[in-house]
Amino acid sequence: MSWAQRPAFAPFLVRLRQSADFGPADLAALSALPVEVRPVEANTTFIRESRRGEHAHVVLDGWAARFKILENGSRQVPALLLAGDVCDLDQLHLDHVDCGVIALNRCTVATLPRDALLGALDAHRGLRRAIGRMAAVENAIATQWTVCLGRGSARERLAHLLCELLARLHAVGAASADACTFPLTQEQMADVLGLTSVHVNRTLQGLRSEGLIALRDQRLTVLDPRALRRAGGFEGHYLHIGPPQDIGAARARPDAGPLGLLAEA
Amino acid sequence: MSWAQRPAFAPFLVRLRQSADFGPADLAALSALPVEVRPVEANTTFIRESRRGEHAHVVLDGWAARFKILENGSRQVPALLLAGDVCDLDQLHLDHVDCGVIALNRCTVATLPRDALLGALDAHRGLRRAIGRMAAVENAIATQWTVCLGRGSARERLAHLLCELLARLHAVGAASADACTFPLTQEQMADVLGLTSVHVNRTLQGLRSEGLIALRDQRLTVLDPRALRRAGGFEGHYLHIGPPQDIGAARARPDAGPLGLLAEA
DNA sequence: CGAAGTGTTGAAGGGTTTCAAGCATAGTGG
DNA sequence: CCACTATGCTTGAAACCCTTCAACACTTCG
Repeated sequence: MSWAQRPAFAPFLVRLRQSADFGPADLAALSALPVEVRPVEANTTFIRESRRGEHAHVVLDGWAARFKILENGSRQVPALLLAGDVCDLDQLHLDHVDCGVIALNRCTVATLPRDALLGALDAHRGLRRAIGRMAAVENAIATQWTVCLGRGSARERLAHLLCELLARLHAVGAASADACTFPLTQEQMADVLGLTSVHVNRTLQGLRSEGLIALRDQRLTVLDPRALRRAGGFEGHYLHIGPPQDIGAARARPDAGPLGLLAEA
Repeated sequence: MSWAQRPAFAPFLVRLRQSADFGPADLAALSALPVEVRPVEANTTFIRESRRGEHAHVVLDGWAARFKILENGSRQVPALLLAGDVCDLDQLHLDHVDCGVIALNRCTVATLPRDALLGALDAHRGLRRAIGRMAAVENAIATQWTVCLGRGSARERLAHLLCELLARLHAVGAASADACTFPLTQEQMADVLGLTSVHVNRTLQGLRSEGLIALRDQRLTVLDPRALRRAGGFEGHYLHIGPPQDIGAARARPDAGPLGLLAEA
């Protein structure tokens, strides 16, 4: 069955279709691959570090995180993986990787045989372009995180992160314009932001008390988008979110993007 | 003329040959591209941000840096580009980028027409694999930098950076095992490490006074490799430097890598 | 009920920044 | 040859952001 008819694949297809080269033949080639879809429980490390994988993994639903653990026991999360994200694009080209991937809440993950995917990429230019574009966007996000970590205060990093996550979720139809599920614990946020969980707590309270956000029971609501964007120095064009996609059976979306966050692009 | 006969291209070929799939046909395809080689003066921004480039740029000699400037005027360098590095791999797939690239000293840069390169990539699987591998390695380096910025002290970040740069230079035959040219000013190091130049100065003096390194007149010498590696928590496998390559007419190199830094892999 | 995980708060300490000043070197033009 | 300037390196003192350590509240779950 074509992936276009399977709602679970919608976020991934939205991402692929952001490439103008991705056409029906590419979709058919993808649909022909032997894919497995399986649930992954929260707090499960489903890709271990330094083992060359036989499969490529795509997050279809839920949140996952790439992570690296240092000698002293501290952790750093260099990437958060949301619906539509491929977990191990780099493993296609490298023998080993030094990041694991852990599910942060209950996820749905699709697995594709590595070699079959590589074969499809070799055979289909549009698919290649689309995946290449996804890798490039991932790179752009990583670059932005580097900038935030290097030059941002705790408040700036946190505000920026919230803006980015909401924009990414909204772009694939996994969130409304101003709210989303938010499964991260404060400690996990700390591992993303290069902070301690204590300081994340205090910084969050700052944003809350100023009326920028509401965050409780795993749900984030942005109350003052403009102010939050300003607090984080967020400009969303690095996410390379194209014009609104037709997401499955979703209604047409006339809005300019989440929070108008991308309006300045 | 085949690039294999042009010494200036040696570092780039070393990188490409780290992919097992890169063969003679791929080399020939590359050599057939209309390439221009030109010098770039120090402190010249030769790739501007947010302009879609018509060309891909390869650093053949010298040092360059990707950079991003924030509203408040501070700068962050998310990547240093050394001999053999491609400056704008992501621009192949994206319409615009938000990083500029500046030459840190006098560089030699090769420019390739974007579309011609894309065409060659489409036509030659081995070339595609080799470039894909380079992009993946670049990603791995960016991930490591994120970890350093997020969880490392100034001393750890600095020591790690020095280890990495020497390893990368040595891998392409651009440095001996324990010393290299080092054109970065302390302010530029600060922009890489997410610190102030003042603190870079003090941290450098720490490493110097403990006998780990010597750094003056744009030349870095590592005096105590083991200690420097330990200070930075450096383990070089993320650089994915393969077995010693035959670098042009260079002699066989029986050593295990710079400083034995990769010995533990 | 006890245990584990998460969120919250307070106080003390430290790593880094900020601001300021001084020194050295190289290049420039009179 | 000598101001003069620009750039980069060095040093000191104060201020600040964030960490560390500790304790406690709340919820969930076996």
